[in-house]
Amino acid sequence: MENVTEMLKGTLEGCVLEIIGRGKTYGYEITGQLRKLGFTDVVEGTVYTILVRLEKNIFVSIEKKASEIGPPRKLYMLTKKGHEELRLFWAKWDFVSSKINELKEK
Amino acid sequence: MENVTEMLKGTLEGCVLEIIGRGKTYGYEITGQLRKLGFTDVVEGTVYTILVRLEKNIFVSIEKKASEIGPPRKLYMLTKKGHEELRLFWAKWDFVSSKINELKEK
DNA sequence: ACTAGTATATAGTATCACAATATAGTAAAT
DNA sequence: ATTTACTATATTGTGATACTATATACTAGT
Repeated sequence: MENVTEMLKGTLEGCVLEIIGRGKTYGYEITGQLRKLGFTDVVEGTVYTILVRLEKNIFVSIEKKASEIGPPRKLYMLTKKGHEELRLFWAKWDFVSSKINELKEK
Repeated sequence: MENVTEMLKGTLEGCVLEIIGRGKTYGYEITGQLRKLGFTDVVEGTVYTILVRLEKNIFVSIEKKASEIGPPRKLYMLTKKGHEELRLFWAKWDFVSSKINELKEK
Protein backbone atom coordinates (compact mmCIF):
# COMPACT_ATOMS: atom_id res chain seq x y z
CA MET A 1 0.00 0.00 0.00
CA GLU A 2 1.33 3.40 -0.98
CA ASN A 3 1.07 6.86 0.47
CA VAL A 4 -0.13 5.89 3.88
CA THR A 5 2.52 8.13 5.37
CA GLU A 6 0.21 10.94 6.41
CA MET A 7 -2.09 8.48 8.06
CA LEU A 8 0.79 7.07 10.06
CA LYS A 9 1.54 10.41 11.66
CA GLY A 10 1.03 10.13 15.36
CA THR A 11 0.79 6.36 15.29
CA LEU A 12 4.25 5.37 14.13
CA GLU A 13 5.82 6.49 17.39
CA GLY A 14 3.34 4.32 19.28
CA CYS A 15 4.16 1.37 17.06
CA VAL A 16 7.84 1.81 17.86
CA LEU A 17 7.04 1.94 21.58
CA GLU A 18 5.04 -1.26 21.27
CA ILE A 19 7.89 -3.05 19.50
CA ILE A 20 10.42 -1.92 22.10
CA GLY A 21 8.00 -2.96 24.82
CA ARG A 22 8.30 -6.57 23.68
CA GLY A 23 11.99 -6.71 24.42
CA LYS A 24 15.28 -4.90 23.94
CA THR A 25 15.82 -3.99 20.33
CA TYR A 26 17.55 -1.46 18.13
CA GLY A 27 16.74 0.96 15.34
CA TYR A 28 17.69 -1.13 12.38
CA GLU A 29 15.71 -4.10 13.61
CA ILE A 30 12.70 -1.96 14.46
CA THR A 31 12.69 -0.63 10.91
CA GLY A 32 12.72 -4.18 9.60
CA GLN A 33 9.80 -5.16 11.80
CA LEU A 34 7.72 -2.19 10.68
CA ARG A 35 8.43 -3.10 7.06
CA LYS A 36 7.50 -6.70 7.72
CA LEU A 37 4.27 -5.51 9.33
CA GLY A 38 3.32 -3.89 6.03
CA PHE A 39 4.67 -0.36 6.33
CA THR A 40 7.12 -1.05 3.56
CA ASP A 41 8.04 2.57 2.94
CA VAL A 42 9.38 3.24 6.44
CA VAL A 43 13.09 3.99 6.26
CA GLU A 44 15.83 3.99 8.88
CA GLY A 45 15.99 7.78 9.10
CA THR A 46 12.39 7.99 10.21
CA VAL A 47 12.90 5.45 12.97
CA TYR A 48 16.05 7.12 14.24
CA THR A 49 14.33 10.48 14.54
CA ILE A 50 11.58 8.79 16.53
CA LEU A 51 14.13 7.10 18.77
CA VAL A 52 15.85 10.42 19.46
CA ARG A 53 12.47 11.84 20.42
CA LEU A 54 11.64 8.88 22.68
CA GLU A 55 14.96 9.29 24.44
CA LYS A 56 14.45 13.02 24.86
CA ASN A 57 11.08 12.36 26.48
CA ILE A 58 12.61 9.68 28.71
CA PHE A 59 10.32 6.99 27.31
CA VAL A 60 13.30 4.72 26.69
CA SER A 61 16.69 3.93 28.14
CA ILE A 62 19.70 2.78 26.17
CA GLU A 63 22.34 0.08 26.35
CA LYS A 64 25.15 -0.16 23.87
CA LYS A 65 26.18 -3.54 22.57
CA ALA A 66 28.79 -4.72 20.09
CA SER A 67 27.67 -6.62 17.03
CA GLU A 68 29.66 -9.25 15.13
CA ILE A 69 28.21 -8.34 11.79
CA GLY A 70 28.44 -4.55 11.82
CA PRO A 71 28.83 -1.44 13.93
CA PRO A 72 27.70 -1.46 17.58
CA ARG A 73 23.98 -1.46 18.26
CA LYS A 74 22.04 0.77 20.58
CA LEU A 75 19.55 -1.38 22.43
CA TYR A 76 16.41 0.39 23.59
CA MET A 77 14.05 -0.58 26.40
CA LEU A 78 11.02 1.15 27.86
CA THR A 79 11.24 3.20 31.02
CA LYS A 80 8.35 3.40 33.44
CA LYS A 81 7.30 6.59 31.71
CA GLY A 82 7.53 4.77 28.40
CA HIS A 83 5.22 2.00 29.56
CA GLU A 84 2.74 4.61 30.68
CA GLU A 85 2.99 6.38 27.32
CA LEU A 86 2.43 3.11 25.51
CA ARG A 87 -0.69 2.44 27.55
CA LEU A 88 -1.92 5.93 26.71
CA PHE A 89 -1.16 5.41 23.04
CA TRP A 90 -3.35 2.33 22.81
CA ALA A 91 -6.14 4.07 24.71
CA LYS A 92 -6.04 6.91 22.17
CA TRP A 93 -5.86 4.46 19.31
CA ASP A 94 -8.89 2.54 20.54
CA PHE A 95 -10.81 5.77 20.87
CA VAL A 96 -9.86 7.26 17.51
CA SER A 97 -10.15 4.06 15.50
CA SER A 98 -13.53 3.20 16.99
CA LYS A 99 -14.85 6.67 16.17
CA ILE A 100 -13.59 6.53 12.61
CA ASN A 101 -15.03 3.06 12.12
CA GLU A 102 -18.31 4.33 13.51
CA LEU A 103 -18.28 7.03 10.84
CA LYS A 104 -17.43 4.47 8.19
CA GLU A 105 -20.13 1.99 9.13
CA LYS A 106 -22.72 4.80 9.32
CA MET B 1 -10.53 12.04 24.96
CA GLU B 2 -7.74 14.58 24.82
CA ASN B 3 -4.69 15.07 22.65
CA VAL B 4 -5.74 12.83 19.83
CA THR B 5 -4.85 15.58 17.40
CA GLU B 6 -1.62 14.05 16.12
CA MET B 7 -3.36 10.76 15.57
CA LEU B 8 -6.00 12.47 13.47
CA LYS B 9 -3.49 13.77 10.96
CA GLY B 10 -4.25 12.41 7.57
CA THR B 11 -7.58 11.01 8.66
CA LEU B 12 -9.53 14.15 9.45
CA GLU B 13 -9.60 15.14 5.79
CA GLY B 14 -11.03 11.74 4.94
CA CYS B 15 -13.68 12.12 7.63
CA VAL B 16 -14.70 15.45 6.12
CA LEU B 17 -14.92 13.84 2.68
CA GLU B 18 -17.12 11.08 4.10
CA ILE B 19 -19.47 13.59 5.73
CA ILE B 20 -19.75 15.62 2.53
CA GLY B 21 -20.35 12.41 0.60
CA ARG B 22 -23.58 11.85 2.52
CA GLY B 23 -25.13 15.02 1.21
CA LYS B 24 -24.53 18.71 0.65
CA THR B 25 -23.28 20.37 3.78
CA TYR B 26 -21.18 23.30 4.96
CA GLY B 27 -18.20 23.98 7.18
CA TYR B 28 -19.95 24.95 10.36
CA GLU B 29 -22.20 21.92 10.24
CA ILE B 30 -19.32 19.58 9.44
CA THR B 31 -17.48 20.86 12.50
CA GLY B 32 -20.55 20.13 14.60
CA GLN B 33 -20.80 16.60 13.24
CA LEU B 34 -17.14 15.87 13.97
CA ARG B 35 -17.60 17.15 17.51
CA LYS B 36 -20.70 15.01 17.91
CA LEU B 37 -18.75 12.01 16.66
CA GLY B 38 -16.37 12.44 19.57
CA PHE B 39 -13.66 14.69 18.22
CA THR B 40 -14.70 17.43 20.58
CA ASP B 41 -11.59 19.53 20.16
CA VAL B 42 -12.01 20.10 16.43
CA VAL B 43 -12.52 23.80 15.76
CA GLU B 44 -13.97 25.66 12.80
CA GLY B 45 -10.59 26.95 11.61
CA THR B 46 -9.32 23.41 11.15
CA VAL B 47 -12.31 22.41 9.05
CA TYR B 48 -12.09 25.51 6.87
CA THR B 49 -8.44 24.89 6.08
CA ILE B 50 -9.36 21.35 5.08
CA LEU B 51 -12.20 22.63 2.88
CA VAL B 52 -9.84 25.04 1.13
CA ARG B 53 -7.51 22.13 0.48
CA LEU B 54 -10.32 19.92 -0.83
CA GLU B 55 -11.40 22.66 -3.18
CA LYS B 56 -7.85 23.24 -4.40
CA ASN B 57 -7.56 19.54 -5.21
CA ILE B 58 -10.94 19.58 -6.94
CA PHE B 59 -12.37 17.00 -4.57
CA VAL B 60 -15.42 19.19 -3.95
CA SER B 61 -17.61 21.72 -5.74
CA ILE B 62 -19.40 24.61 -4.10
CA GLU B 63 -22.84 26.13 -4.09
CA LYS B 64 -23.64 29.27 -2.16
CA LYS B 65 -26.89 29.50 -0.28
CA ALA B 66 -28.48 32.15 1.92
CA SER B 67 -29.32 31.26 5.50
CA GLU B 68 -32.12 32.73 7.61
CA ILE B 69 -30.18 32.53 10.82
CA GLY B 70 -26.80 33.91 9.83
CA PRO B 71 -24.43 34.70 6.99
CA PRO B 72 -24.67 32.77 3.70
CA ARG B 73 -23.48 29.18 3.71
CA LYS B 74 -21.15 27.50 1.29
CA LEU B 75 -22.56 24.09 0.49
CA TYR B 76 -20.01 21.47 -0.49
CA MET B 77 -20.51 18.33 -2.53
CA LEU B 78 -18.10 15.69 -3.83
CA THR B 79 -16.83 15.77 -7.37
CA LYS B 80 -16.04 12.58 -9.25
CA LYS B 81 -12.43 13.01 -8.17
CA GLY B 82 -13.65 13.48 -4.61
CA HIS B 83 -15.57 10.21 -4.65
CA GLU B 84 -12.48 8.46 -5.92
CA GLU B 85 -10.38 10.05 -3.18
CA LEU B 86 -12.90 8.97 -0.57
CA ARG B 87 -12.77 5.41 -1.81
CA LEU B 88 -8.97 5.55 -1.64
CA PHE B 89 -9.09 7.01 1.85
CA TRP B 90 -11.11 4.09 3.20
CA ALA B 91 -8.84 1.62 1.47
CA LYS B 92 -5.85 3.22 3.17
CA TRP B 93 -7.67 3.32 6.48
CA ASP B 94 -8.57 -0.35 6.29
CA PHE B 95 -4.98 -1.20 5.53
CA VAL B 96 -3.36 0.95 8.19
CA SER B 97 -5.86 0.19 10.95
CA SER B 98 -5.71 -3.54 10.33
CA LYS B 99 -1.92 -3.50 10.48
CA ILE B 100 -1.87 -1.50 13.69
CA ASN B 101 -4.47 -3.77 15.27
CA GLU B 102 -2.38 -6.72 14.19
CA LEU B 103 0.56 -5.22 16.06
CA LYS B 104 -1.62 -4.57 19.07
CA GLU B 105 -3.12 -8.04 19.26
CA LYS B 106 0.33 -9.63 18.83
C1' DA C 1 39.62 -2.25 -4.11
C1' DC C 2 34.79 -3.07 -4.39
C1' DT C 3 30.24 -4.36 -3.16
C1' DA C 4 26.61 -5.60 -0.08
C1' DG C 5 24.57 -5.90 4.28
C1' DT C 6 24.46 -4.02 8.82
C1' DA C 7 23.94 0.13 11.79
C1' DT C 8 23.59 4.99 13.41
C1' DA C 9 22.87 9.98 12.53
C1' DT C 10 21.15 14.53 10.96
C1' DA C 11 19.91 18.71 8.12
C1' DG C 12 16.32 20.13 5.31
C1' DT C 13 11.48 19.77 3.55
C1' DA C 14 6.41 18.98 3.17
C1' DT C 15 2.13 18.07 5.23
C1' DC C 16 -1.33 18.82 8.36
C1' DA C 17 -4.10 20.16 12.52
C1' DC C 18 -4.40 23.77 15.84
C1' DA C 19 -4.28 28.61 17.98
C1' DA C 20 -5.50 33.05 17.42
C1' DT C 21 -7.88 36.40 15.34
C1' DA C 22 -10.95 38.98 12.14
C1' DT C 23 -15.25 39.70 9.81
C1' DA C 24 -20.26 39.52 9.29
C1' DG C 25 -25.28 38.27 9.59
C1' DT C 26 -29.50 37.40 12.70
C1' DA C 27 -32.16 37.58 16.89
C1' DA C 28 -33.09 38.03 21.67
C1' DA C 29 -32.01 40.41 25.90
C1' DT C 30 -30.66 44.62 28.38
C1' DA D 1 -29.56 51.37 20.57
C1' DT D 2 -26.26 48.40 22.32
C1' DT D 3 -24.75 44.26 23.97
C1' DT D 4 -24.64 39.34 23.85
C1' DA D 5 -25.05 34.88 21.75
C1' DC D 6 -25.22 31.97 17.99
C1' DT D 7 -24.34 31.20 13.27
C1' DA D 8 -20.86 31.22 9.51
C1' DT D 9 -16.59 31.95 6.79
C1' DA D 10 -11.64 33.04 6.47
C1' DT D 11 -6.59 33.57 7.17
C1' DT D 12 -1.91 33.89 9.28
C1' DG D 13 1.29 31.72 11.93
C1' DT D 14 3.02 27.75 14.67
C1' DG D 15 4.24 23.05 16.19
C1' DA D 16 4.46 18.17 15.49
C1' DT D 17 5.80 14.59 12.62
C1' DA D 18 7.37 11.56 8.78
C1' DC D 19 10.13 11.64 4.64
C1' DT D 20 14.31 12.76 1.52
C1' DA D 21 18.85 12.81 1.02
C1' DT D 22 23.10 12.15 2.56
C1' DA D 23 27.14 10.91 5.49
C1' DT D 24 29.70 7.80 8.33
C1' DA D 25 31.43 3.28 9.76
C1' DC D 26 32.00 -1.84 10.66
C1' DT D 27 32.25 -6.68 8.64
C1' DA D 28 32.56 -10.19 5.11
C1' DG D 29 32.78 -11.97 0.60
C1' DT D 30 34.42 -11.26 -4.36
